[in-house]
Amino acid sequence: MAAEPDDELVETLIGLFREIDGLFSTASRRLGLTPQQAQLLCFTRHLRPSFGELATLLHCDKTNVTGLVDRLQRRGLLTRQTDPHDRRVTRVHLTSEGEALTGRFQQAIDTTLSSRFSSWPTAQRDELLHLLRSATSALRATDA
Amino acid sequence: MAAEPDDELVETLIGLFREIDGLFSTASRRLGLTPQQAQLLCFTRHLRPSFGELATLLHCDKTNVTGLVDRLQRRGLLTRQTDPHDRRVTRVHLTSEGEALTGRFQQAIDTTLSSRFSSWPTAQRDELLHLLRSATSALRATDA
DNA sequence: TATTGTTATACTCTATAACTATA
DNA sequence: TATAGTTATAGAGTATAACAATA
Repeated sequence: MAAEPDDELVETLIGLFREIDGLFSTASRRLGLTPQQAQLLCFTRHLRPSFGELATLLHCDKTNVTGLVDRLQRRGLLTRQTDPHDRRVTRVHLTSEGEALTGRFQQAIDTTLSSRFSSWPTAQRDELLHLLRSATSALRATDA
Repeated sequence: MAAEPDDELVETLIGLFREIDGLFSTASRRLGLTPQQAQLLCFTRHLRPSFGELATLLHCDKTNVTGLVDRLQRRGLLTRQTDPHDRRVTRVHLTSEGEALTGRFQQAIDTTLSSRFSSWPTAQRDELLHLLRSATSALRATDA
């Protein structure tokens, strides 16, 4: 019945996950987006990802990406462009409208986070940032 | 064009979120569960939550909980029980089969995390755990 | 032949509105 | 009157399998 050494870490990560999930859900809903749509837009902001790359980034099947892009394109937030180097691949570009909306989403998240951590001293925020970076790359290790 | 002080923190949190999301997706899929089902089961393991409590925990509408519970109950993983103190509320109990499956899910997550963090010295893990706890409660603050 | 994106299909998740039973 | 859960509905997310175009 004794707890494994990392049990607490697991539960804490799950709790953190749920909080961030709630954060993303409300922020996207306010902009008329689903969380998945908002995240696709974020990944497309400083990249011109292919459908396959988006599927990898979003941890979903490539067939989903078609539908996600369809709905965002229908709203004029992004466009499809065939890659000239390999005409099989299609790349996604944000329109200026999509760029603006994505910016508003990221700003909303940023503002909320800033207010949540406003009472934290700078040293502690830096410490958290450093550990989160390390933890994220540790998790990314091998996608077993 | 200058970055806000917390921009890096935001991006790092998003990255962490995506990694945990991928972790949960693959772990649940291997057990024939959706991530939402797996998380509902986890919340029910050491609680006997009502439908409203589950909706709050899962950050979703209460109408979703009905469907989620329906499908899990159909598979014999949990049961509904009317609360004797207030016959309007229904509480969810795991069956022994549901308990076992939930244990397998949590074990899978735990194992993966342990292997990902195996190279971390104990002191660093403790530091991470401590900061994650603080960060989670900071995020939970007011659900603006 | 292999890969990229698409379509068809089936199921799950999601929120809104209207409803029933209980308090 | 208010609250807990349900139902009906409509739309979105999800994976599998079969397909077209390109490499």
